[in-house]
Amino acid sequence: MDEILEQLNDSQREAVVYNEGPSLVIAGAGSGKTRVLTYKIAYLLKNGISPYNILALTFTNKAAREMKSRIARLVDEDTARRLWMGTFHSIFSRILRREADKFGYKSNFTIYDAQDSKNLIKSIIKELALDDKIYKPASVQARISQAKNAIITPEQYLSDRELIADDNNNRRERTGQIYSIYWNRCRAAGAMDFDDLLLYIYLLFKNNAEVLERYRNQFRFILVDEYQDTNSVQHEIVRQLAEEHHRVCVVGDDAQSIYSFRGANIGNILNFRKTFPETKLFKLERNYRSTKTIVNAANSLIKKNEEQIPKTIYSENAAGEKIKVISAYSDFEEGYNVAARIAEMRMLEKYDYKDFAILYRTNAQSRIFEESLRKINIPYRIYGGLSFYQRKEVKDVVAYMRMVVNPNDEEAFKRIINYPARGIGDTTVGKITAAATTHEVSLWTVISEPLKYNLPVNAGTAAKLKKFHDLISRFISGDETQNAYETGGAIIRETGMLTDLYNDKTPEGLSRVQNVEELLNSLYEFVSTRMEQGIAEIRLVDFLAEISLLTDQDTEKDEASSRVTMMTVHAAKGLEFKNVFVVGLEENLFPSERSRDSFREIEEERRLFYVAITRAEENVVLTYAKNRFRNGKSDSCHPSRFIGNIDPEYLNMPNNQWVENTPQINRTPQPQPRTEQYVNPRKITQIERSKNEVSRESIGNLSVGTIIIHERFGRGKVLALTGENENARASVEFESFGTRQLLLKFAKYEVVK
DNA sequence: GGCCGGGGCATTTTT
DNA sequence: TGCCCCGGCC
Repeated sequence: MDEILEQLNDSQREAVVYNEGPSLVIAGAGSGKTRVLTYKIAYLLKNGISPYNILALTFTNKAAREMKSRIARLVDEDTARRLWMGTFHSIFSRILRREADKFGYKSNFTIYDAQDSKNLIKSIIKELALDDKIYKPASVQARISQAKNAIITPEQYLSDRELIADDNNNRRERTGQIYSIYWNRCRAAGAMDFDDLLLYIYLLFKNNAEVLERYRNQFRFILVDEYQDTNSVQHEIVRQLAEEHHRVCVVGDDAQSIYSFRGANIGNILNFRKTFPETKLFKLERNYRSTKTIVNAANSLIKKNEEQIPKTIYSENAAGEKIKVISAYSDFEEGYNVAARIAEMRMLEKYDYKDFAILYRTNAQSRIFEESLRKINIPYRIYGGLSFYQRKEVKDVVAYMRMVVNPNDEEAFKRIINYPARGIGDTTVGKITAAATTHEVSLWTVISEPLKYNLPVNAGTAAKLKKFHDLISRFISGDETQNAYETGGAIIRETGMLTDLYNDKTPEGLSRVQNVEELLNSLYEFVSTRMEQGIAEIRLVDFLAEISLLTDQDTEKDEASSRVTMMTVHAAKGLEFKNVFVVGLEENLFPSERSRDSFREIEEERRLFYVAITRAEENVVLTYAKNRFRNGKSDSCHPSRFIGNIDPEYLNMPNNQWVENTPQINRTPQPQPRTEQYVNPRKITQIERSKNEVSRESIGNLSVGTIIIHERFGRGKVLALTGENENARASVEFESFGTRQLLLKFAKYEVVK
């Protein structure tokens, strides 16, 4: 016991040993939050609390997995395994499967991912003959999700004046109806979306006193990680479970709340003490990760936010370097600067590539850095993009599995009814859907008994449907005797998917085959580990239950390999790197344009920036460009207000600072329309060939020796001038890009002197 | 059923 | 600019 407590600092220890009532642990960035959580659980276990009585909720599988293995090291493997520790969604789906009959579901329910639910919403909008320009599936989906996160059922939605008024104002008066249909369709399909996993738990506890009582008795200690990211339902569920014994410990950092757009409610953590008035507050204020400079800079930044729990984060590490701010003339040059700086730091200070991260506000920014890094052969890895389970070929196979486990699954049905092609087109599917809606049954039920449901199809189509029905039925009965891996194999062989994929010899086709193989491999691994554990029945339903809650974050990346990491700031939360480049620090990008008019959203953007800076252990570099190519055109931009939010004593501003203050310099003689001002280098070379070679001392405001700043190439010196009027050209030697020919008609530059 | 091209569009996304 | 979605066409 003592050895556990010895490894903690005073404030960590205080938080760990207090378990008699509600507690709120405010854990600053890098302050050992995970340590407190894991040690607290280990402490409880060593005090004789059964793992069965501890509920520990996280947001990511990764976090749960890491904590589990750390606890296993502190206590033992077996005890750690028996903890009720996992994501909100996975723990709750486990309970929901167990209690499914209490709310009219079966324990084999499928989980719709975001794409599934969007597709279903899309079809409902279509079926209602609504205009999908007005009822944009994504917006409707967001609206439904918000409702569920705020504990509003369709019934409540339809009688909520405020929501109705809101929808009416937006000319989307039928949103409530869509929600209601969506709700019922999910039920008919035996499917739940991610939000349902929370909402149904809440409803289950609310409507079944004896069930709630059972879980209250079981979960005698409740711990929640990242509390600043919880939404209203999650908060209410915690309240439901902890209401009697109040042994609940929530851990988080209000300064790192960056997911409000997904329903996270920062009020949950700010006002936790209102929910549980006798809450003890613990603050972990010592940052172990970063230099003093970084911590102080981050403090000075976050001080500008009004809504927060007061705290003083400090570091006992070295002072470290100032935060370097690098200004660039273009996004293009920004990319060059970052790549060059990484190469330089690696050479001079013996850093490894994996010690660097480039963090940006939007995924679209990644491309330019990819190019600049590739140009000088710096290996990199981009996080984000399509995850394994979102790839078409993987989703196809999974859809068959879903049909086997739950043939009522509407989205799986629609996905595979005609894949591989079997001549069942949209018209037929439309008829099936219509019949299903009329009779309030699933699509599968309709094709099981087409005559009973008056399905208006000709004999040929009916035969095709029967063949499909037989195929799935065969898998279903096979699944009763086989293990999951055998069923999986049967699916890819007997549907013809494997042949279909093998026939494609393109590189993409090859990678599709590999992905399907990888899926089968993971199924094999799933089955064999369970067999080793002596579990006799390993069913597909268990495999699906597991993978439907996995994400990209969970597919292992070889973190050992040395590469520069690129990702959005959101994706970087919880990670740390020696050196962090936060790029694109411009108004309307970071903070994003959309948050411009909202105080709350600006504060969230500032927290996002805070998260970015506090990822760094040793160095932070901030960059911005004065011109950026965005949405097909070049825009001039201003440095982000957030740079100015940092106390200047921690900043190392660019030595060409004066550039920002120079009001306006001579533009190109005749300003061109924006689209024409952007000239790609290839075009320039073509123009070059049709030249006349008259050398000149000066043209317009340019002379040999003039220093200019070009929109994309940056600072440079005019070496020679030739031609006249339309053909006037300058040969310019740029500091970063060597000598370039500019056709003055198009070139966008400013004269410095 | 698959391919092509025009039009619209364009944050962040732990589950 | 570049991607995605849809509709039209073979």
